Order: sequence, then structure tokens, then C-alpha cells
Amino acid sequence: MKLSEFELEVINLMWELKESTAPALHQEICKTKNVTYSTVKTIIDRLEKKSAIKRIKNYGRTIVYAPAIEQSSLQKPLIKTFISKVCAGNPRLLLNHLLEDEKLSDDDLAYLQSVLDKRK
Amino acid sequence: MKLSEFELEVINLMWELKESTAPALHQEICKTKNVTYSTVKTIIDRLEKKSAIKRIKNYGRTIVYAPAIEQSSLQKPLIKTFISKVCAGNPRLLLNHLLEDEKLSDDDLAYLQSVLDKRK
DNA sequence: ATTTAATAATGACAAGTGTAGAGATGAGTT
DNA sequence: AACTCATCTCTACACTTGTCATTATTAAAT
Repeated sequence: MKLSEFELEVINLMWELKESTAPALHQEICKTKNVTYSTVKTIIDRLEKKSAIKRIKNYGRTIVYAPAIEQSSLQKPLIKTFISKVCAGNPRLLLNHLLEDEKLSDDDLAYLQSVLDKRK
Repeated sequence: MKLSEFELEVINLMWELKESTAPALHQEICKTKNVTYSTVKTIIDRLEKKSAIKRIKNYGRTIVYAPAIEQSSLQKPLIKTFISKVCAGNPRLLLNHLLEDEKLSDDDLAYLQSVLDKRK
């Protein structure tokens, strides 16, 4: 399955919220981008056509959607592709960004350390 | 600047090779994908129009191209976007892939260790 | 029961992308 | 000088993507 950037943005919200509606997602997205309800709904429709999300119930006429695929099932191939395409043979920058800008949990750090120990 | 996936693939080769020609790049890409010379040349033309690569000389009629932008100038924003879009708040999988599948140099590992030490 | 305001469905369009064929052109070969 | 083959240039086309307007529909308010 291949999702566009915008589709990815929407399904990410969906994973975060567990379930949501078109009006709610529109509001959420409007915090960062100025797009109409129509635009967001189109993306939702496309996600549905791709079977990435599904309708689970209704509030009045409002459709409630939920993810139909797992986050990791999308992440894995994307990560592989990204690293090979963007960081081809030179992962240092990525590493750097991860360590400096992302908030790694203590758990993540401990994991990192354990891997490093093994490598020695 | 925004490059498509295919454009990215080609300019990555270019960074690796320092300079190259359409026929050479075509051959290289054919190792993994079955595309015609025309297709590859179109991508090269688009990269040129976007000023991502430039002509530096000729061998006979064959044009030699070289990157016109730095690898890191593209990587940085892409990495930021990617992590926020794909790994939204959950960088563990990415970390994992980096550590397990990518060949990190000793230098990279030492760097990692030094960052970890500082965090303690 | 009517009206209204919100939500959904449909259709559309320009730009970008992957893909390639056809024709021009010229460097090297005979 | 003529020819040929590799390479370049130009054009094209279907598909995806971001974007939205319009129209249909119906729950809720009057």
C-alpha cells in the first residue's frame, strides 16, 4: 500500500486518536494548515478506498472512522525505503537528528546502550 | 526544493559517483529496475531544470553531469519531515532499523556512545 | 411539518510523476 | 563523404496528488 504525504498525515492522527470523524480531523488539521473540509474529506475517502481506514459507527449522520491497518505495517517498508533513498550509505545525519531533536525515552536510551555493548 | 522519489534515486547515485552521464546512470539503474534510457534521461532533465544537477563537460556528444546541491541540504528537511510524518512520536522502530540493518561505521558507533555518555 | 445547518457524496482541475516513443544530431567508422 | 549508431531533445500520456465547489441529504431546531 502506498499513501501520499497528506494521507499519511491523516492516518497518523487516526492512529493517535484511535478513531475520529471528518469534521474533527478537519479541525485538527486546520491548526497547522488552511484547508477546507472538502479537502480533508477527500483524503479520508481515499484512505477508505485504499482500505487503510474503515467506518465503525455513526453519530447522527457523522461517520466515525478507525484505522484498518497497523502503524508498524506501514512504517517498516517506509523506513527501509527512506533510509536507502535519502540516507544512502550515510546514516550519520539521521542518527544525529534522532539523538538531538527527538525525545528518546529512557527506555530507548537503555536499548541503545545495550546494543552498543554487544557491538564492542 | 522538492524531488520525487525517482529523482532522489538518481541524484543519490550522482552524489555517490561525483559525476556521471545519462547512459551510465541508465545502466546503473537497470540493475534494479527495468526502465528505458528515455525514462532515465527525463528524470535527469528534470533534475537539471530544478538546478539539482548541472552539466560540467562532454565526452563526444555525451553530457557529463554533476550534483549542483549538497546532499545534506536535501537530507535535513527530508529527515525532519519523515520522522514527524512517519514515526510521529514513536522513533523506536526507526532506531531499531538503523541499528540492525544499516552498517554503522565504528566512527558512528563511537559517536553514539559519546552522546549516550553525555546523557547519563 | 418546515426549515436550517452540518455533513456527506460527487465531480473537477492543475500540477507533478513515472513512463516511454519518435525524431534530430553528430562522433566515429568505413 | 557517407553512413550508422549512440545519445540527445521533444512530445505525450495516464495516473496520482492536493485542492476545492457544488450538490445532495438528513438530524436537529423551530
